[in-house]
Amino acid sequence: MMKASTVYDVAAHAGVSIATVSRVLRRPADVRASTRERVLASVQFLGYVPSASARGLAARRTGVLGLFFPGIDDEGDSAEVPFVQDMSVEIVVDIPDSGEVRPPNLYFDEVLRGSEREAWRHGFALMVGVGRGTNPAEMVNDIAGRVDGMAVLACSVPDDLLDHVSRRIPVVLIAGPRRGDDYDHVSVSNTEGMRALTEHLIETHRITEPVYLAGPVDSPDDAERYLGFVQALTAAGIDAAGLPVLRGEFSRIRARHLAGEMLAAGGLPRALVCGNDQMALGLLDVFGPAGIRVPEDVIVTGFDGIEAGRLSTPRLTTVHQPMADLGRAAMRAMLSRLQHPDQPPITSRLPVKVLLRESSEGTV
Amino acid sequence: MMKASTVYDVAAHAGVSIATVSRVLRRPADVRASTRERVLASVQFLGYVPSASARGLAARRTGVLGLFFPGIDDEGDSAEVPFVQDMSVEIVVDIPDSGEVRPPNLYFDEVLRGSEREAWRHGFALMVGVGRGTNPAEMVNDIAGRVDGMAVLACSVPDDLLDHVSRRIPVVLIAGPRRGDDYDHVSVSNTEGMRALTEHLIETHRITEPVYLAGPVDSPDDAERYLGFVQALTAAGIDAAGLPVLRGEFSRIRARHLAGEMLAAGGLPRALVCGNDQMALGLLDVFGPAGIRVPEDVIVTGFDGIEAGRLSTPRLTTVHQPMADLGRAAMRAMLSRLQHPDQPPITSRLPVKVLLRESSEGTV
DNA sequence: CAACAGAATGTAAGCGCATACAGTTGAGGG
DNA sequence: CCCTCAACTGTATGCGCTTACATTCTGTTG
Repeated sequence: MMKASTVYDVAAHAGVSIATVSRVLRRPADVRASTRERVLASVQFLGYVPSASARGLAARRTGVLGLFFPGIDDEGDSAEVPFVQDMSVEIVVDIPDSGEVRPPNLYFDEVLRGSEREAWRHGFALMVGVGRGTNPAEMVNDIAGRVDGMAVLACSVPDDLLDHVSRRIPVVLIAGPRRGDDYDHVSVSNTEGMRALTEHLIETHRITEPVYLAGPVDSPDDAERYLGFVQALTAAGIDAAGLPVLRGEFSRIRARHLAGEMLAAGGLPRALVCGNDQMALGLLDVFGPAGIRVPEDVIVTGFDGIEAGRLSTPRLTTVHQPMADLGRAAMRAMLSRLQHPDQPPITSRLPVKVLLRESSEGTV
Repeated sequence: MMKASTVYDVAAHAGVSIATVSRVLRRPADVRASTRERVLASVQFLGYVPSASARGLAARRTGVLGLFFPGIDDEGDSAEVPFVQDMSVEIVVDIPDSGEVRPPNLYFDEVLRGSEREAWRHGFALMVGVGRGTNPAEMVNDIAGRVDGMAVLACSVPDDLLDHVSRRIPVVLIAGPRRGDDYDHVSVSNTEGMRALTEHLIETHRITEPVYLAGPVDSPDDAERYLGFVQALTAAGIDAAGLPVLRGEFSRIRARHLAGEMLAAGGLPRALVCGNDQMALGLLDVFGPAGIRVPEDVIVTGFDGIEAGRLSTPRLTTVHQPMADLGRAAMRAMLSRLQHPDQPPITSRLPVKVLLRESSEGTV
């Protein structure tokens, strides 16, 4: 690998000045064709790759956008990867129901995918960071120093840190509630989606006393969804305050427990509206084997539109949120902000889609 | 956002030299506690975030590792994301079997997750790039200029480009065959895994004429797997050359067609060994509704260990490859190379796990 | 053939930081 | 009270590139 070559090396080899080398790479049209080709030949010959650090410093922009997500807390396996290991195979009999395997990460995957796509589409590279238990502050600060702007999942970064980095680069918040009024913000129509779904249950299926299976109390997304649930009920003249709310914590496991308790207690509501798909799937896990028919005995709905809900039996009625688009919209907002630093804060709410499937409709 | 503050601003505000500011951030122990606190207060006050470009230039290393993947070709929707859109909800009746939704990407997601984790664990940031139809060369070159080392999925980058960038930074190849002998390389035990699975079918289920459902002809992974298949047969005294091989192209759709054709032709083999899970699932898609019992009438196995294979009916026997570990191992190899530039090329083969489930065992 | 407008290229000044080295300070010993 | 040495801090340089500006060509026109 030797010492990497620089503009100086290329310039010397091609018999031009470093400015010309730079121009060949940045504004080819400004250089005579013959010169350009000579320089490019030298670039090729020397294996020259421009240093983004130097470019970033000189041009005062890095050409990189950042994306930060809070970590999955339980990702604690610091286990070492086997480093060099040959031809080993293990044969295991894999029993069903091994629990929930990496559940909510799909969300991150999708947002990341959309972000990556949109960033490169606009000529920016993407840097990603997933907060681990250890010091998200350091990571965020680190990323902030490397990028022209960064998107951050709501609630993943303390306010003061956010203020700090936002003095250097624009910050876009993804999902969750607006925080302050100074940040650009992209989110999905949680409330509207849940309201539409609930209205459907009320109007089409004559549900009058649905039970809501809620996420963590501090989840702003769940709060928005619950709001939509309440709005639909209220609009139909139903007193939402009188209906029980179960606390499922967005966990499939927890939902199974709750399902078990309900069965034990004997009383099942006509419809269970869940704050996310994982919990809805947890209910299905229990109802099926217990002989409870869905949707004949109880209607179950979710929220998110994850793949597993499309593969479950019965398939899960849910509200699909466009996760990849969330990422793309976040990048777009940042780019827009970079171009027009003084425009008013952007608020982008993406549309959701209610997917009616067998867990509420019977057959579709 | 004003103009971002620099070391100079902080130094002036704290009444010290820029060297001291730098030390406070990089080697706090070298600075008297009282001075340190004063500087940190100024950092806080001014909202100072160090420029990674400047640091990278001065320190001659970026502290970033890169990961490049080939694009999903069909990802051609350049559609614009709705940018600002309020409260829109669409209600759709979602019919089953909407085809295959983003199939092979799980692989990328997992590798990325592992890479991200391992990079940060060692104090490096991660930059990701997914090649689009447009000019992967530019992307790779761009990334190469921004990082201290990069990992690349096999076959995603032309040889000459790889040579070019590897003159500047270490490059690690992920999966596929070794290319040349100069690059570090991490992969999984494709051959050994498939061999172990096939041996199991032969020994436990007395399969003597399994049919292999192959991937694309130019897939090195599939070639390795097929090799394992052949090895097991040969070891058992079976002439693999005499057995038919179907070309499923790693596609679920294509596998369905093939399944249809087999049914139409009347003859179903006792066991179908597939080069990946997607194809195996494609077979199940057809066999179930057609009244073919799996595994009683025909055994079906896959390869990869994707989530969908755990949710199918029957659940799919497969060979699980540790995708996240692949990413982690790639990062590890790079870090090792950065520390010891002159060590011999690393070759790391990760272990796989044969998962016996209902599609071959009946009940487990 | 001279004069001149562009086009092409060169010159030079930073961009913000790390760090070798030089200089300063303070504590302890003589 | 001075000297020594270690701990601490400041000075100065350069990392590799972009870019405003100066300079040199080139081809045209009078």
